[in-house]
Amino acid sequence: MSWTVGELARLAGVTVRTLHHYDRIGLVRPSERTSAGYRSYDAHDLDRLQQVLLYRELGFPLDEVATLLDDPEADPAAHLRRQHRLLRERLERTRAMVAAVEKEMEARQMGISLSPEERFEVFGDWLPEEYAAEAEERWGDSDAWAQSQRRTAAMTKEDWLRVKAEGDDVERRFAAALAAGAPADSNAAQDLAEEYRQQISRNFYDCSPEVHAGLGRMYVEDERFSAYYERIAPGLAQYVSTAVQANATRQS
Amino acid sequence: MSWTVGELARLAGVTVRTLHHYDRIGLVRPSERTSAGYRSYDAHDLDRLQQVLLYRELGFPLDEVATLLDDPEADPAAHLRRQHRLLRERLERTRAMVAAVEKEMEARQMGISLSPEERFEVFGDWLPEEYAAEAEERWGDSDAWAQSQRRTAAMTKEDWLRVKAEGDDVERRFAAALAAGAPADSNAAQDLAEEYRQQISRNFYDCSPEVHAGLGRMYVEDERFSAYYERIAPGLAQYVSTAVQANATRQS
DNA sequence: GCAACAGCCTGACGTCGCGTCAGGGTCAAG
DNA sequence: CTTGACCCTGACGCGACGTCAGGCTGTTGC
Repeated sequence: MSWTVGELARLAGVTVRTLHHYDRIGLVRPSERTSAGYRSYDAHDLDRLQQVLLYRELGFPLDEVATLLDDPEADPAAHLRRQHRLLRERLERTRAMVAAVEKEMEARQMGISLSPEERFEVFGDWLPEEYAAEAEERWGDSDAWAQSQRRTAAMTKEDWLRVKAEGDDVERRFAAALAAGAPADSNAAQDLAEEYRQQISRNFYDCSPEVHAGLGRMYVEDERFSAYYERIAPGLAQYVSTAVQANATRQS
Repeated sequence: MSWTVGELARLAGVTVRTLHHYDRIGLVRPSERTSAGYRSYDAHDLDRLQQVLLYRELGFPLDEVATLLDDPEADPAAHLRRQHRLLRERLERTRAMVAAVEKEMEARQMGISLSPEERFEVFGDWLPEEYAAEAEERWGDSDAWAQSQRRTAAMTKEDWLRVKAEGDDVERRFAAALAAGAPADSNAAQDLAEEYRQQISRNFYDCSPEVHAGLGRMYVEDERFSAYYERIAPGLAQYVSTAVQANATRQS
C-alpha cells in the first residue's frame, strides 16, 4: 500500500507543504519516487510520520524529533513508552491549570486576590525536581501573602452588585442554618450548597458537583478562603465545606 | 506594587525579550516608565499578562489574543469561563491521545496492526461538530479495515522473541484456566491477569490497573482484539476481559 | 566618590516551521 | 485531446521570539 502526498496529508491532518518541508529537512522522506518525480509514501513512512506528529504535538522542535527517532538505541516500544509518559505529564499539567483557573474564578467571586507568585505558578518551566525547592521558597516567604490585597472587580457595576447580593444572600442563609443548629450534612444545608453551586454556574462558570467539592475542600485548606468565612461566623468555613462536599456526593 | 521587566519575567516564567516584544506589539504595555525609561508594570498589567499567557498556552496567535482581550463585551469572568472550557477540551483531547498510545502499545504487543485512519485519528482538526460526520464516513468505509495488515515489529529480534514467549505463556495459562472451568473472576484467573499486567509494565509501558481495565474492555469491544483471543480458544476474549477487569477492581 | 557589575534600553539581524504564491509538468475522465 | 485535479520545485513572507551589539542606570563595596 502506498500514498501520494495529498492522500497522506489528508490522512494525517497536515498540509502538503508540511510534508514537503519534512522531506526537505530529511525528517520524513518518502521511500520512493514515481518516474514522474511524485512522492510515494509506504506504511513505514506513515509510522514515522505518526511518531513525528506526536512528538511535535508534545512541543519538541523538529531537529530534536529527528535525533530522537534516529537514535538506534531507541526501539518503537521505547518511543511509545516515552510518549505515554510525556502525555501523562501533560495531563497532570492541564489538570493543574484547570484547578488554577477554578481557584481564580472562586477568588474573584469572593473578592479575594491571589498573590502574583500563585497566579503564575502554573506557567513555570515545570521541571518536577525544581518544583519542590521553588514551592518551599514560595510558601515560606510570607511577604507574598502580605501583599495580597482586595481585588477590584472589573464587571459592570450593576452586574457585580447583583451577583454579590446573590452570594451574600446564600452566605447569610448558611450562617443562619449554622446558628439554628442544622447539621452541615442535613438536607437543608445541602440544598443551600446546591443553590450555591447553581449560582456559580449561572454567574461565573459551569461548576460541576466534582468541581464544587474541590472548592469545598479549599475553603478549609486555604487560610484566606477560610478566613473569609470565619469573618462572617465562626465555624462557617468548615460548615460550608462539609455541606458542599456532602451535596456533591448526593448529586453524583 | 510595581515590577521591572526582569522581575516580571522571572515571576511569569518568560524572558525579558518576550515582554519587550509584547510591549512593541501593544499586547502587554507597562502602565508606566521611570524617568530613565525603564518599564514599570503594575498589578493590572500582571493580570493582563496572565491572561495572555493562558491564551498563548492554549495555542492562540498573539493578534487573536489581543482582539479577545480588547473586546469590550468580554469581562474578566467571561475570559475565565472560556479558558476553563478550552482547558477541559484540551484535557479530553490529551486523554484521547493517551488512550490511543495505549491502544497502539497493546496492538504492537499482540502483533495486530491498526488501520492508518485509526492511527492518525487523534491528530485531526478536532472540531467537535466535524467529528461526528467524519467518524461516520470513516467507519462506514470498510476498505480501510481491509487494508489493515500484519505489523512488522522493529524490536531487537531476540527481545521480541523473549517478550512474545512471555506473552504466549500467559495466554496459554489463561486458556488452560478457562478449559479447567475456573471462573473468570476466580483468584487464579485474577492472579494471571495481574501477572499479565506486570508483564506489560515490564516490557512495554507503565500499565496501571485502571489502564489495564480499559484494555480489558477493548478485548471484547474491538473485534480485532477479540478475534485474536478467540483464535486461541473460544470464549477466551470475554474470559480474559472479565479477569482483567476484576483484577483491576481488586488492586485498587 | 568612584569602580564594578547587574540590570535596563533600543535597534537589528537570525531562526524555526511552515503559508503562500509563481511557473510549470502529470494524469484520469469525458 | 482538453479539462481539471493533483504533483513538482523555487522563492519569498511571517509570527514569535532568540541573540548579539552598543550604550545608559543604579546599587554596592571599598
